[in-house]
Amino acid sequence: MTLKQSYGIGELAREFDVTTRTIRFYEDQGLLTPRRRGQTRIYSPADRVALKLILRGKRLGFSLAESGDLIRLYLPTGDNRQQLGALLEKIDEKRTQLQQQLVDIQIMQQDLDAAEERARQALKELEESDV
Amino acid sequence: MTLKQSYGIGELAREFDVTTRTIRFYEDQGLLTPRRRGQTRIYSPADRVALKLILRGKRLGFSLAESGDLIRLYLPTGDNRQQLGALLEKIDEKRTQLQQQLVDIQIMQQDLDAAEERARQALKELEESDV
DNA sequence: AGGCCACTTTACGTTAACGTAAACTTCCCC
DNA sequence: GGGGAAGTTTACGTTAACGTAAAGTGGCCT
Repeated sequence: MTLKQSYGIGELAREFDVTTRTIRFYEDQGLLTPRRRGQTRIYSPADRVALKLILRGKRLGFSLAESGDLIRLYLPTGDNRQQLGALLEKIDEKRTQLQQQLVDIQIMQQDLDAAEERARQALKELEESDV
Repeated sequence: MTLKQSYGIGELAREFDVTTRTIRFYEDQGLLTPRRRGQTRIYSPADRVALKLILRGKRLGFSLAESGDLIRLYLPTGDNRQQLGALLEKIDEKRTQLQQQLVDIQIMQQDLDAAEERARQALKELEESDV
């Protein structure tokens, strides 16, 4: 077998370390669309991918609405030409945002390097002063 | 003159495109510590740097508390040895987090590339179909 | 049958990060 | 000296993203 076909809510919750409440909330927001077996939710691989996108987005400070955009970029639905144009624009927006975040991260890393250097220097001076 | 010595609240607000309410709120949270001329707040270059760190942090999804950590890493205060140890640990934490974000960004960029490719392909097929 | 999960719905509560409005001082300008 | 413009305090309001509690359903085990 190549990949699981469906997932339970608890299963996904455990895998991604979120609560079931969270997963149901995402559905409420229209980000997940599980089918039902009776009353119970059954999640498809596409739902799993969507959840992954949401959580990755969260780590980068994206709102759920923004992650919703990403999901719709990644998992296409019924599209016509105009929507495709808008799509390409959105893709470009996100790309710009990611570029800015890359720059932000690089600067922060440099800041951390500098901060560590100063901390190590301060430690060293402390040790030398009370031999 | 090399650099401005002090800034007004409106001045900073305009420069960084935030409201004065936001700036006062950050002070409330202990992230900024302007001095006063009479009742009016006067911001130092260090405050300006702190504000910059906060906003950069926001773009990366950091909470104000986390940005507060970063500020304390970058703008040291009265330190003793134990605090330096904790400092180095925190620096390492942040570094790990940034690494994860880098990976997240790279994956998202690939996702965007793939989404764009599919969108262009779909457009192309549409155009070819109604010549 | 009783009990224990895992699941469900409904609904009120909570926290972070500000927005917004009201009422006040200070300074500058004409 | 009247009126902006920019600053201040105080305080209540708002939105996003869930947490938490209550009460019920369905399966499975012994």
